Amino acid sequence: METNDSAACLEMKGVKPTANRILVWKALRQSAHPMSLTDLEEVLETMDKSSIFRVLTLFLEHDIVHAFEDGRGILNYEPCTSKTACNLSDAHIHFYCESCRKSFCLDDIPLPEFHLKEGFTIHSVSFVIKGECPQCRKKES
Amino acid sequence: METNDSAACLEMKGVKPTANRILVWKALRQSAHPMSLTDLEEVLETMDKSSIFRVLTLFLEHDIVHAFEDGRGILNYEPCTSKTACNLSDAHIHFYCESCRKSFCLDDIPLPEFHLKEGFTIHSVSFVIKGECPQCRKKES
DNA sequence: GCAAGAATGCAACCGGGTTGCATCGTACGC
DNA sequence: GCGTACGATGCAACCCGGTTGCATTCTTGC
Repeated sequence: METNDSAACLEMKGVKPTANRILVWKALRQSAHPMSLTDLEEVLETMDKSSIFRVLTLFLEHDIVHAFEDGRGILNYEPCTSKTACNLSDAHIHFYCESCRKSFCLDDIPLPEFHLKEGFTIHSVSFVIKGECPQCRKKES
Repeated sequence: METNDSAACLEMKGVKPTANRILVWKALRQSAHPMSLTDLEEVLETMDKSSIFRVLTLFLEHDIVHAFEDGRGILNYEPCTSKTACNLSDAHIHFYCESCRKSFCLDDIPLPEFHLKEGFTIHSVSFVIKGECPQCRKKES
């Protein structure tokens, strides 16, 4: 994941690859977990919160990342991949560890089936399971 | 739903039925939708936000109401009923209308099945479907 | 090299949620 | 009845994630 690759990747999605945007993109790619605005702020010390925010907003508009609320109502961002498709009927399951406060993208779990009453139009779906992740569980025992 | 009934109801759950607590309880019972702290603030003009907040917190502790995040990450409260059981494996599906910004408790829809990877402990589950409710949909067309 | 527009940093703001603290109300003992 | 002690309440201030206005700093095309 070199800078050149990142730049090319952003450009491909229709976004000018500025230094900051590449920083944000790399941070998201390199993280094992979806990141919140605050997480990114801590990692990208050189960047202002508002700049990160604007980059994320831009990325969202260009389907470069997608966002979801974690268990605390805080937005988390993660790069769009082939696995986590970013179309209108965008649907993910996420796991939020209440111990380490990290989110996990459970993209290998199929979205459960459900049926709505007549008349409801679905825009998006947000499934979050809260609990304790394997690592934290081990630590406690 | 007389005041006496409300008082008795609260007392049964181990909460002293003060005037304010009865007000909050009645407001929640009378509302067709789950209510946020702000919703309650607007309805209960005589009460301070912090008082409402503390009443809600107390109600949560006593399983009188339960709370969930709506589509915006804002907590919504609704009275516990036999339908929406308030046990540990508390699981609801909610619908959030992005047009009128109201939440709907879809307690007649069964919780979908899903299976987690080994090692994850589930504390609670939050399923929110965002979209447009029948009323808003009608208005638009 | 320069002007025009985009990107950025700073500071301030917003809104939901939360807390410290002083006051008020009430229930109980006397 | 009366005082006291404790819980409930209101007020104000704070926290934090998110958002915006504005001035400054790049870029980029010319």
